Amino acid sequence: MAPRVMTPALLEELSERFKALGEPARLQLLAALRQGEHSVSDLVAITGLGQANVSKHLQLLCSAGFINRRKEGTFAYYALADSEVLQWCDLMCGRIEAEQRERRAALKLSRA
Amino acid sequence: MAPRVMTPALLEELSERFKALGEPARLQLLAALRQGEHSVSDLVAITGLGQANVSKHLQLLCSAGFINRRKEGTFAYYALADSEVLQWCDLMCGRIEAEQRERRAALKLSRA
DNA sequence: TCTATATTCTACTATCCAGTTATATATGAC
DNA sequence: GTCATATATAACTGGATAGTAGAATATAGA
Repeated sequence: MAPRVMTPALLEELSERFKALGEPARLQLLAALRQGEHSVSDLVAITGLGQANVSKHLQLLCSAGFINRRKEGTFAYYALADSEVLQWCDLMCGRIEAEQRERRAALKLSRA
Repeated sequence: MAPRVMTPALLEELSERFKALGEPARLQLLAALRQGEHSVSDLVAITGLGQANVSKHLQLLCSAGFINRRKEGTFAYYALADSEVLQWCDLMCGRIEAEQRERRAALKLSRA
């Protein structure tokens, strides 16, 4: 956000990126790519999602700049563009765990 | 994501947080709160969004843990829970700008 | 008390999108 | 060329949600 002007266009671009991460299926795909490059059919097998569905999600992640595509024969291999997005997921998971700890602590206090 | 098991429940929680950021109106509200605490009607004036709409978005951001609520008289004051979320927006804006630079550079090369 | 104001809640509409199915495209093997 | 496989695309459906309008709630002040 920063010392920068948030134009409607920038807000739209920004929200589009976060929206790309706001879907369990896409996070699952990113998690699968943590270990490295995978073909679409690999990812279908790993995630258990439908093939067309996976293909659509991968395209969305690709256009959001989180993953890259490499074509080889009839196969399409996708890989993380960089590790930044995984770091965000880790940080966000940390927030979630912290909140759960707080909730548990509050619960104990109220019972004491 | 991390060396952690991504259970369906965690994926759901995680996506919910990112989804909360995947909406221009909510990013606008967060940007407005960068300067500090604001009442609902302040935020309505700043953003130009409808009052009920702002109220709903604030509640969503609150339950996602990004902002806190303080009641005083008939007013409700909202403030950022911490600065982490703004840092993410900054980082994400950085990615967007980098991609735009790349696109422009690629365009120039293709014309040369 | 009554009135005005700030906020939240409820009900509704329109839009968006995840998931599915079926089809199309592309590449390699024969 | 035909056939099989991998991926992408198109069309459709159901469910979620942004936005709005109006009612309900709560608080402060006269």
